[in-house]
Amino acid sequence: MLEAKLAEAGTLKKLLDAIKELVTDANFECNEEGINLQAMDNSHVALVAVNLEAVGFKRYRCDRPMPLGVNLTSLTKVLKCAKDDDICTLKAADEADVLNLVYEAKNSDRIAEYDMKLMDIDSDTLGIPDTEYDARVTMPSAEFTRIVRDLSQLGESVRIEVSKEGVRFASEGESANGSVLLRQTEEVAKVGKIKAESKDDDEEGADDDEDDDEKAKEKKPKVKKERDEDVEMDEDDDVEEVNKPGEDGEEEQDPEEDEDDDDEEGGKKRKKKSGPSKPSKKPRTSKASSKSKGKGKEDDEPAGVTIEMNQHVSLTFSLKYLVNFSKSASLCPKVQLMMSNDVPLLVAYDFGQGHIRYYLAPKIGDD
Amino acid sequence: MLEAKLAEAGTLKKLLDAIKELVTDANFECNEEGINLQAMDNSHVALVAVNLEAVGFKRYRCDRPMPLGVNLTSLTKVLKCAKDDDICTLKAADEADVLNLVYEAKNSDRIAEYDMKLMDIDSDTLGIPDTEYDARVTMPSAEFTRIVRDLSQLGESVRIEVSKEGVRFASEGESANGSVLLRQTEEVAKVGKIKAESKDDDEEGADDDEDDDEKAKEKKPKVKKERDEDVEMDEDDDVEEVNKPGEDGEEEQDPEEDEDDDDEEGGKKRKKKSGPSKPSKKPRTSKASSKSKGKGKEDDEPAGVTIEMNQHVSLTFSLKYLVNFSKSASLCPKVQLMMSNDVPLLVAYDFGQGHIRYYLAPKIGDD
DNA sequence: TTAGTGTGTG
DNA sequence: CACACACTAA
Repeated sequence: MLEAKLAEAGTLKKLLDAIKELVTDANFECNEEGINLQAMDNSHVALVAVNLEAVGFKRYRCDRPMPLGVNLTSLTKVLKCAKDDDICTLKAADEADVLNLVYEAKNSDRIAEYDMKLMDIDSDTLGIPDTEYDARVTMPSAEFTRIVRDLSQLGESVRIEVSKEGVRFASEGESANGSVLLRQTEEVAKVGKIKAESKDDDEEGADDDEDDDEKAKEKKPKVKKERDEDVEMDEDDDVEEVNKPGEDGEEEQDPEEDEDDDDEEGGKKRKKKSGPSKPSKKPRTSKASSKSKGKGKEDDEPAGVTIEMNQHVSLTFSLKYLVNFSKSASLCPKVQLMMSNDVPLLVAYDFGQGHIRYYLAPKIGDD
Repeated sequence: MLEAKLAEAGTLKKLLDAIKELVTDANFECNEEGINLQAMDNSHVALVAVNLEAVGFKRYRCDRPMPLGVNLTSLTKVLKCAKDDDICTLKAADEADVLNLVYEAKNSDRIAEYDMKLMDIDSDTLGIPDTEYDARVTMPSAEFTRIVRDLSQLGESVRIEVSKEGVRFASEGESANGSVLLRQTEEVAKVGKIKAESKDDDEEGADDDEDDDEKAKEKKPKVKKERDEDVEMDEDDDVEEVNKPGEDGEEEQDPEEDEDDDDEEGGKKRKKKSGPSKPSKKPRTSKASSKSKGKGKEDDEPAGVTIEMNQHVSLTFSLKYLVNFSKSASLCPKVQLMMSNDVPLLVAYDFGQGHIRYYLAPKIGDD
C-alpha cells in the first residue's frame, strides 16, 4: 500500500496545474523511492516526467511498486478542495481502485477526506536515456516564462542558440521578429559532462555522478538554492564584461579555482529584465560571509543566468509547448534548459521534493 | 408612505447580490418595524426571508404597512449605481408604483436619484414556524462557502451530519467522494432550546444586559439533556466565549457575539454605521487582544465552529442551493445552520441591521 | 485573483 | 433565446 504525507498540498496543486493542460491521464508510479509520473502530452509531441522523492515527504511508505492511474482533471478538482498549506496525505491500498486524499488543516480543526477513483492506464513508460548534453542554461524560471510568452506573441517557434556570447531566443513572426539575448551572469562555465541533475542544488543522496566533485563537500540538506552551487564558478573579479573577449569558445578546462564560493552579488540584481543592460558588477564580498548570511527574500532571487557549454548549439522549438512548460515556474525559481543539436530539449524544474522535466523534439530544418 | 435611510448602500447591494439569483421578484413588506421580504426561490424549493429592522436605519418611517413589489433584477441594476458607502434613502408614497432611491455621497458632494418601477406581486407570504432545532452549527461563513463550493465540484448533494464529534459534510460524486469534518473549536454546547435568534448579536436598540436577560428568561431548558454534558463539554470557563456560565449550566446562545469583524476574506471592514447612538459595544475581553491588532490572521482564528446539539442529526441537501445561500457570506462573518431530522435546514446570516435566512428541505431517502 | 469564453440548462 | 455556471487563461 501507499501512504505519502506531504507537508503542503500546495506542492501537488502546483504540480498538477503545471501539467494538467499537457496530459489528461497518467499513471503515478509509486515505489519505495518515491512517486514518478511519465507521459506524453495529449498530442504526443512532448514528454513530461515528474518525480517526487520519498524523502521529500513527511512520511512515505510504499510496500511495493504500484501504478495509480489518475485522471488529472479529477485530481485537480479534488486538490482544489485543499488549501495550499494543508497537510496532504495520499493513500492507496494494494490493488485499490481509489486514491484516498486527506487534507488536514495546520491547526487540525478541519479534516477533509476525499476518495478519487482510479483508472487503468496503459503505461507506455519509455525509458528516458540519460543523455549528455552540449549545453545547459540555468536561468530564473520567471525569466524563461517571460521570454517564451513574449515571443509566442510573435511567432510559432523560437530558435534557441547557445554560444559563448550567451543564450539567444529568437523568433520570427508575420509582423515582427524578436530576439532575446541573455548573457551569463557570471561567465560561461565549461564542463566536460552536462547531464540532467536534479540534485543540483540540494541533495540527499547524490547517487548520480556529479559533474563536479566540489559538490560533494557542498552537500547541504535540502533547502533553498541561492545559486547553483555546483557550477564551478571561478573567482573572476572582473565581471564587468561578461564574456571575456580573449578566449574562444571551446576550451574545456575547468577554471583552476576549485574553491567554490558561491557569492551572490551584493543582492542588488534581482530578476533581471531581459534587456541585456550591463549588469552591475558585483563587488565580491568576503566569500564566507555571503554564504552564511540570512536571506531576505530579495537576496535569494534566483539570480543569474548560468551557461555551461561544450559546443555551440542552435535548435528550434515550438513556442506553444515551451509556454506550457513554463507554467512550472511556480514550483521552482530556476529552470534548466539542456540542449544538444538535433536532440530533444530538456526543460527541467527541480524543486525540493523532486522535479518536473519536459522533453521536446526540435523542429527540423532549423539553422 | 415609506422613508428609510440606510447608512450604507452597500448593505442593500450585498443583500441583493445574495438573493437575486434565487428570486427574481418579491414584495418588500414594509411596516413600522422594518422591512421584510419573503419568497420562494424560482423553482419553489427554497425559501428566503430577509429582514431589515427599522432601528437599523439612520432614519425610518413607515406610516402603514405597504408591500413594494420589486423586480430584483431591476433593483440590482439600480443599486449598482450606488457606491457602497453612499447613504441610501428609499422612499415610496402610499399606493405609489415607483420606489425612489436617493444616493448621497458621504461628503454630500454627489446626489443621485433613481425611480424604479414597482409591480404587483401576489404575496404568498407564508408564516414560518418558529421551529426548535436539534442542532445548531455556528461557523465562519467563509468556511461554509468554501466547503459547499468544494463539495459541489464533486457531487450534487451533501449530507450534513452533526454529532458530538463535530459536523461533517459529505458528498459523493462520479469521480470522487469527499468529506469535510469540522470539530467544534470550543466545545459542544448543550442547550435545551435551539431556535433562530437573530438578536443574538448586539443591536443598536437594546443594550447588552437587556439582551441577555431577555434571553435568560426565555430560555427554558425544556428538553433533552439526556446526554451528559461532560462528554464533550469541557467547560473551559468562559474564556473565549463571552457569556458567563451563570444561569443554568447551559450556555447562552450568543456565540456569534464576538463582533470582531474578522472575516479573513479580506479585511474588508468598513466603518460601522454610526447608527443612532451606538450603544456600548460590549468590549468582550476574551479575544480582545487579537482584535486590536492589525492582522495576525493566523493567530486568531476568526472564529470557531460552535456546535450545539440535543440530538444527532443527519440530513442531505442539494449543494446547488447551499452554494447559492453561501453567497450571503459577504454580509456576515458567521453563519448558523439549524437542523433537525426531516425538517428543513435553516441557514441564517445575521448582520447588524437584520438577517437573511434560507430554508431548504432535505432530500428524502438520506441515511 | 479576475476576466472572458464556452457549455449546459431552463 | 437567455441566463447561469464552470472552466480556462491572463
